[in-house]
Amino acid sequence: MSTDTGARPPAMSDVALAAGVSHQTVSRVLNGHPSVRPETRLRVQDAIARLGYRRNSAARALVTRRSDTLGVVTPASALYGPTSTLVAFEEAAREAGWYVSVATMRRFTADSMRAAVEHFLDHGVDALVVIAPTSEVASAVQGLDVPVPVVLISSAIELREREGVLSVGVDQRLGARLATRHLLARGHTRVLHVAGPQDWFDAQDRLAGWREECEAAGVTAPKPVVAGWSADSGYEVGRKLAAGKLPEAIFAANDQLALGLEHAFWDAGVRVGQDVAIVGFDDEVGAAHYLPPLTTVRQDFVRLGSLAIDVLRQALGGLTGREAPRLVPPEIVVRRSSGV
Amino acid sequence: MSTDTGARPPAMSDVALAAGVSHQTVSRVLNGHPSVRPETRLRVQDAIARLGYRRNSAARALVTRRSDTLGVVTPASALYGPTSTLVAFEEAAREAGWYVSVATMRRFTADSMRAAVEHFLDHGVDALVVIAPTSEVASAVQGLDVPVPVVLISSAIELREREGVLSVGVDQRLGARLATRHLLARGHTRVLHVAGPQDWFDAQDRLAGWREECEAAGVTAPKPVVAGWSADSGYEVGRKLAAGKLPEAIFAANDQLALGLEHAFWDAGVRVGQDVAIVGFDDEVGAAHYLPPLTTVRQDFVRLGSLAIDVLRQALGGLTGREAPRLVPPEIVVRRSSGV
DNA sequence: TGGACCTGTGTGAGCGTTAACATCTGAGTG
DNA sequence: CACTCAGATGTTAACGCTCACACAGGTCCA
Repeated sequence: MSTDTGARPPAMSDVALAAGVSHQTVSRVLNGHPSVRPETRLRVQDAIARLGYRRNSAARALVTRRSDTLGVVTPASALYGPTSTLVAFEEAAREAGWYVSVATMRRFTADSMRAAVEHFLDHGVDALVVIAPTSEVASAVQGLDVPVPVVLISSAIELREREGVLSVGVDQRLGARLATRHLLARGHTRVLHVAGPQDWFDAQDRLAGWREECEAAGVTAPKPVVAGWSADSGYEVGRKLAAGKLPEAIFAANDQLALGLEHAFWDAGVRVGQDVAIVGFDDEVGAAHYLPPLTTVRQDFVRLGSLAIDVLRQALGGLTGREAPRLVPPEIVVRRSSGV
Repeated sequence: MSTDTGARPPAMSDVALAAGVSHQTVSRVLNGHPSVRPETRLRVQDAIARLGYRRNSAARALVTRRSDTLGVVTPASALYGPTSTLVAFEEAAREAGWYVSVATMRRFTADSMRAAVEHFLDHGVDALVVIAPTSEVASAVQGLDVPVPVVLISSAIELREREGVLSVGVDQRLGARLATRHLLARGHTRVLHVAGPQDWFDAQDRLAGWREECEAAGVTAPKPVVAGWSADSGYEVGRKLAAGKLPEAIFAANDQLALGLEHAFWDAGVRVGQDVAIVGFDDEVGAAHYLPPLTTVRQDFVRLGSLAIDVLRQALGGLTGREAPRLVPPEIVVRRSSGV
């Protein structure tokens, strides 16, 4: 030990030696154990600082089988929703003392999912978090039998129903209702919905919310147009709409679709906000500067992140029973695209 | 051992027992050691599969002091650049057999940086990757003395110069030159630059590239307008420009700025693409549907990610000498905003 | 035919931590 | 004043793996 000249980082025993106590006492100090004399504690802390000691987390994980790390599985896309969710969640996790390990997935196949999960389990994560926007995930998560809690971040209607699956999400349905309500309140009696890809939970929920609100208002919901998420897709839909009978009002499943619609209408000489009202969903960066600025629905990802952590804490505290899903309410942001 | 009924996961010794070999032989099989008889290897692999054995990575990390994990420090923003970089890098890392642990930072102070780095070192990451868009990082990274390689993902002119700092990035300067060249080639002799915040390397480099290209073409670069990154900021600049003498051509430091400019000009009745040409930077999702569709510069983040991994591999292979920075060339995407 | 040298395998000692138990001290109680 | 009991500390044994070494048996060449 005396011959080691700085080669390996100091271990607990080195601290113990320097402080004139046993390594166990050092451990107690580190873990905040109550029965350590204040004076001893001080001596140990001093030695720790002096030696620049840092606890070896591998050794710790080996014996405790915990790692203070959460595994996050998320789709490999730079799309607004998943990305914002990831960033917000990481922030919340870190604040709660967890570290986050990420696995992005190009596709949520059962295989790739299993691989990611196994990796995380190998590395002893305390829990798994799945950012689960599509129904592909449903099957992938379903087969999962893991010894740690799993939290879904997703609006996932279907999964919500299943017992034992923890989940949090933004209330997409409510958001869609707010959007639709806004248009109806402006006097439009026919609100068309340009829907997102129906294997996405968000898209399903927004469609459902729109329909609900129409029914609640006593108007018949026209047949929705199902599209993708992209502005390209919205543009294409817009062209067709402009060529035929123009709807008075459109609720687009996301801002990109709305952007594409605006583009198509512009090309066709249709004035958005006057000839047709449009509401989007997401309040993406820049939506305030679309032409015209887009009325849309904003989701609170920060709150979503901390909600996920709350649920996780509960699950790890042992309360794993069937949890009610927790939903964050979104809010509408009114701009010119829905009428002046 | 016989009394353990599934309580703890199988260990290497369990596999050894089941296969009738020593734990060391199991280890050899796992690590692909050559001198194991094929028959023995098969027997071991069979036992592994049968027991559902999975190697405990904490124990492994304890003795090897490696964890097959990379630590990524990244700004906590949903901005296009950092986000795309993160996603692309994770993908590349995973493909190369590494796992990625993430720490987002709201601000790159020396303190928060140190905390993140310490955490990663605690957890035995093999290397550190810093997505370093601002010069705040410069100081934060500077003081860093870590026992593992550090790779900067950044265009960071200044850092590039320093020896021993590994870095990769997109060639922002080239991108700016391409954008400026495009405008000059269209006959504009005065290209205004609406610059991004100058504590961002990308903004600095784009400014520098623009200036270089102007000089190379023998035109005088007008005084640049320094703004933020946001569309709001672009809008504000646009209003002022529209109120005064309108420039013929504008190179905006990113697409959001360009979007804001388009908005302001629209409000003022200035026709973008005719009265004024605009080029952006990023090719954000949706840029093809701005009004008018935006000519812009696209960055290849996928290539950036794999480049970072390449550099990392080299550094870990021991070749830590002063590395030339590696730059990914961007490309220009021409649309209507720069003239029909 | 003997030793030098490979190949395949086993043995034992850590790695740095926590958990369980053992020990020692001094204060409080009847 | 012996007796219990809580508080403070030390001792020992895992945790599951890799590494360094030992060792058996075979091959090869002098």
